[in-house]
Amino acid sequence: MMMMVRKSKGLGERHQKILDFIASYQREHKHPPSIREIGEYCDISSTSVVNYYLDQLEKAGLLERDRKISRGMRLVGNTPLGDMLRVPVLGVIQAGEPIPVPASDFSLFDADESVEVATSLMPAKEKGKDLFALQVQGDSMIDAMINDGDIVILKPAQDVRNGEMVAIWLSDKNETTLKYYFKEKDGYRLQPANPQFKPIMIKKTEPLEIKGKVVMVIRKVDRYN
Amino acid sequence: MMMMVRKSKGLGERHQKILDFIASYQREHKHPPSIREIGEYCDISSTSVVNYYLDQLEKAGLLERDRKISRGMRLVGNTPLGDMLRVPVLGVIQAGEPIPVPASDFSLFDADESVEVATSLMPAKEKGKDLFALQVQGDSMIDAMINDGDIVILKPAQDVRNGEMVAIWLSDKNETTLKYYFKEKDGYRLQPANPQFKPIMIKKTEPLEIKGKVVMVIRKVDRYN
DNA sequence: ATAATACTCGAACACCTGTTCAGTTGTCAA
DNA sequence: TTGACAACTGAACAGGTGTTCGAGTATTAT
Repeated sequence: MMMMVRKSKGLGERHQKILDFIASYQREHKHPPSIREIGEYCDISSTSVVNYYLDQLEKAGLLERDRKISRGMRLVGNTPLGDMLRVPVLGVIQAGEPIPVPASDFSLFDADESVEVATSLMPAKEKGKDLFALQVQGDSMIDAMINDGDIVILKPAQDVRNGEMVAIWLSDKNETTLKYYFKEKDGYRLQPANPQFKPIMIKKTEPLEIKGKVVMVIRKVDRYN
Repeated sequence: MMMMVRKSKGLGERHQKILDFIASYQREHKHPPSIREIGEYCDISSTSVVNYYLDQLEKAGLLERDRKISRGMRLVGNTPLGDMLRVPVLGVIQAGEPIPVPASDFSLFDADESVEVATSLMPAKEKGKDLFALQVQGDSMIDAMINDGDIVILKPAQDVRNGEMVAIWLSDKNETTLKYYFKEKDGYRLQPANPQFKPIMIKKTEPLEIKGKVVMVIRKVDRYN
């Protein structure tokens, strides 16, 4: 007797496993898997069952299919297609407002917008999935060489080291800012990216919330004003 | 034994046509064409001949093939795979040096380096193939909000309109600079991106070479030096 | 219990596709 | 000319692949 688990709403475990497999297979082989390969990995003995699930995923809008064409399927939505990384834009960053940071279980499914970045542009191995992006609003980040409208890609701050650019919320000044971070013996030195600006010294006693680490800045230059 | 190699010259017209077809087919269908589809488009009546050319393209390193797998081919090198655009980095841009501009027949095959940009990030319809990129060296572009190490993506200048950011070579000042361009009645006004800097006025008589139009700026934030 | 629904199986089928092979043609060198 | 070789043809073949169908099994609602 087999134990079969049914879940009538949303995606089941099996749907997710198939989705994950397609994504990882695509990354490794540069092309989608066949129905039989999916079945083998997901312990589905019949091709018709895989087809059954694929149909559901297609109806759910998570998959596109070119029927009749071998391996003619592709993920939609959060696809890290090829060597691209889809980074969710969680909101805006501006002087007078706190920075929106990702919830612990955040997924990019419900992000309003997202930017796609080639992994080849990513410094180091920041290719983790926990990256998020914010759009800069206002001219308050000019000392960080960041303009109105720029998109900053951030990584949740954990181990911030000296010399890294971080997004900081200074609660007493009610200000959000991007600065290079240096820990010194009596506090922190926040160094603007533009050397024409002076660094800000923060005493150890003052509040300082590091929200994220800046990984990349993208500026679409369109028109002045 | 003398073995004369005939026709050792690179790609023939047919190779190029096949390459182009694969690229356009991939863009349209989201998956590579089959051998027979290539043959049909390129007026090759036999699948074996397509296979014949595909082998050559593979040997030339322009194509990767997963034999035995249906449509298991992918372009390498300048691939606009998926929604990515490969932009060649032609050199560096710095204050004391002229800007390297693409030759009329420039191809990205011989570019030392290149950056990949998602087309979804491209403003307007600058998705033309004539884009090129330069790496900024030095701090001389600080008034344009561009830092040392930044990558600027440019489009060859043809129809520069007011308010667009352009790369300019001021031959009398022996200086390269990036400014917003405004044509005025007695000359040109070059406006820095950073409003804290004053605009530069250029008389009509002074030499002014517009080398390109800035489309995008990418900054990989690593460490503060 | 009964029916309805969700899920699974295995097999057969027809098509698509890459491969292979025996020949043909045209060009160029010796 | 002769030989070598690249370009090309047409056909056949073998395997991969999506599809379909009939049947069976589990879960839930009534």
